[in-house]
Amino acid sequence: MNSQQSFIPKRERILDAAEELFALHGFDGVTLRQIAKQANVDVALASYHFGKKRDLFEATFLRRAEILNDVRLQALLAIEAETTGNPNVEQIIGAFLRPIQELQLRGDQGWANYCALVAYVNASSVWGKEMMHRNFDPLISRYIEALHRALPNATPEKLHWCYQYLSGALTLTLAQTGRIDRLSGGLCRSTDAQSAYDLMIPFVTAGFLSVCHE
Amino acid sequence: MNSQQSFIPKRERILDAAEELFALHGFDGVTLRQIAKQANVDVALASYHFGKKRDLFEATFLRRAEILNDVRLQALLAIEAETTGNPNVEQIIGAFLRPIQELQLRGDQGWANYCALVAYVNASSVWGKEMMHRNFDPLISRYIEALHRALPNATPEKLHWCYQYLSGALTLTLAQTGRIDRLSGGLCRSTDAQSAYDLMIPFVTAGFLSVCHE
DNA sequence: GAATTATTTCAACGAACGATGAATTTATTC
DNA sequence: GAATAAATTCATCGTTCGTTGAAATAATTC
Repeated sequence: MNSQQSFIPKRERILDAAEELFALHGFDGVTLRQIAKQANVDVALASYHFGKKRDLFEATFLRRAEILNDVRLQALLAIEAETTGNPNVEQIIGAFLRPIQELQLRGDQGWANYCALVAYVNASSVWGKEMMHRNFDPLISRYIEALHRALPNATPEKLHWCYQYLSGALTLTLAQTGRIDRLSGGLCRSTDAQSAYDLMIPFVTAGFLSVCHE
Repeated sequence: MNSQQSFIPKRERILDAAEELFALHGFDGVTLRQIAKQANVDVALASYHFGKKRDLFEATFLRRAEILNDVRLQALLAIEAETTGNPNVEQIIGAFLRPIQELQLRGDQGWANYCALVAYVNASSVWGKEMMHRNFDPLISRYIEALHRALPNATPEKLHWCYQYLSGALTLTLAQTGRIDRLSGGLCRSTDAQSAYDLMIPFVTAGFLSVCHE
């Protein structure tokens, strides 16, 4: 091959296809044959590289989790460094959400699919909570601690409930299901990450302040 | 039979089983045989009563949708009747959420399963938005109009985005996935509808006011 | 209470599923 | 460039899936 850059090895193509299809239809709504077909490889290759179907799903979830955690951690450390004393609520919420907004604004379909996949796992009842816990809760706990420093009078219970509302609002936005397009009659678009996060940040910030002000 | 009250016909038992299992595992994560087994009926009976698997799913979704719409409509009409002029944001949000809180506080497992089913459909990418649109959007539009009267300076775009954040927060609460239990180390419980909605109402109200205040 | 209709079970179909071992091709090592 | 290892394909296994037609049972009608 003459171009190293544009060649995507089959192992990665399987992950890309799995990412998109799992995000769209869920774990049980996708067959290994559909994934293989979309990736233009044989069915058996998925098993060769990843083992069981469940293992392929976890590998897909893991691939970008570390990157996502990292940009979010850097965002938190950045506002903590550039602020004398503790960052305020809006700064912390912004640090939490802006990295995701930037990923979606980039227009990278892979990241868009991954965001929808995270939304699916977060909303999943059975084994979703364990995957979220293992991969994201350590970082989330750091954010909640930061919020606690910004809202010292808040109880941990209130903080966790408020985070759940934030998480829910974020999840529906990540999923980009097209619901808001339909409800608003085309006025708003699920894919409009600019508006979605520009409005979500003040919305959530006001919610935290209102519930936890004292 | 001596007690008409406690006898549940097989058709209803199928819907009950489908409700619970579809909510837990999604449309593709459940087989008709699992549903039939849980309902203690033969597999073929589900097809006899409801036709295709997809039709059974829609019947399950439809069964309680009308009731839910009705209590929510009555709640909106009630606050509009007992308020001179327009109800404020908190009253409207309360009317939207309190009926669901009451359903969950009742401890009825059937309604709990149905709430989780609605959460699943709302988060579902492919055909979820059409089901939500057909069954719930007419009522939701009435609520958004009421919010517009309470926030006359808000743009429709902002109102719809704020509703999406509300919808996301609500969806995650309806699903009762146990995520908050895990994240908070047992401090909060997904099933605690009292706290969930008592805090969600001021949180969301403050969000609307902050984004749409002018 | 016979006839008719509605409900429920039984048995089975073809299709698609995840998975695996053997064969084949490609890449790497020495 | 032969030997070895990795990657990929092929063929196929046993299982389970949704669905259906026929048979059996229960309920309703007249």
